Amino acid sequence: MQSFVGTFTNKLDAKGRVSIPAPFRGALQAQGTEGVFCIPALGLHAVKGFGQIFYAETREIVKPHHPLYDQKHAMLAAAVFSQSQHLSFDDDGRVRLPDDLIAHAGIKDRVCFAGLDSIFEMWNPETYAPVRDARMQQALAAYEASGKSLP
Amino acid sequence: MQSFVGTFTNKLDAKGRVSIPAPFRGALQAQGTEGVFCIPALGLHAVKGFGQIFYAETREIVKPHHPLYDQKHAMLAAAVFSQSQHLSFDDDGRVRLPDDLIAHAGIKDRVCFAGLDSIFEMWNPETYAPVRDARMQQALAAYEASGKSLP
DNA sequence: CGGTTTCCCATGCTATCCCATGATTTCCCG
DNA sequence: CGGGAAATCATGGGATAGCATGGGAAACCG
Repeated sequence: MQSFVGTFTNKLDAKGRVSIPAPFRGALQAQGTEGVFCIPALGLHAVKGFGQIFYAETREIVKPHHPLYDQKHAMLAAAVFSQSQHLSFDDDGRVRLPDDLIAHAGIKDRVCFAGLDSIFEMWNPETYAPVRDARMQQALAAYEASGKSLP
Repeated sequence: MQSFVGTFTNKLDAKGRVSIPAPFRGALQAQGTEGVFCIPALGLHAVKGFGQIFYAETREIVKPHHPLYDQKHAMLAAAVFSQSQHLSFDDDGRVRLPDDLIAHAGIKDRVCFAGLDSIFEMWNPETYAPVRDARMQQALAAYEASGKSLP
């Protein structure tokens, strides 16, 4: 299983460590990813996490542009690769969540992991609750509007 | 991990030395590169850094052209190889950043390293901030136009 | 011989490794 | 089917190693 499924909430300890849920860790390993890539979510107080597969897809987008002679390369690559951070696991499957990501997501002592198939999100559970409800509302509305089926 | 991911800011000391961020050093080593190659960025007040992999790719581009009888050889090779500098690490993972590169990037006392997968950039942090913001703006639009979205 | 550069050591901070614990689940065998 | 053993997992804390940084002494070069 290379995808991220389910929702889990783990503790952030005094050293800024958090256990990546075992299923997600398994998915990352299945992708051939050492550790995990994290990036602040645009326009959301959340952190997005992903592995080798999404990384490789992004690399394909950037690849046609020459790193030295095409400004588009830097533009496309900077948005993903320089904003991302590569975190590695300790022997117990934890990562040290960098302070800037903790701050961006407004995380205090607990981290909520939400699997979204190809990537996952990390939230402060309190911040996430209303967001999750709103997303479900939207999905429901779309379902009703399209004659009881989601596209 | 042979790629450059993340953003790091280190100090340039009085002797013109700067620590290459440990993850980048690891990537260079994984590429089999002794030290690091640096070249002033075209049209940007920045320095681009890279290792063996990008070096080899560039060599492949130049290869079809004969060194003596094809003018393109000199043009391509000059643009990359003659402009580049090979810097080696001291025992603590630092390099002496040559004065012309420091001047080109307008670096004062701090160096910001931005990973772009196959290469990385070195900036004066103050110069980089607005550039980074502009790139994020443009990239957001570009990724949306391509149907792919940022994570 | 001045100005570099290169090597080496010292330091404080942080991340990493390692071990221990308890709770839960899975597994195996009677 | 049941019950105990073993494995998995999240969590905590102490010890160790790595990293960025500063500075001094030896080697190098014009």
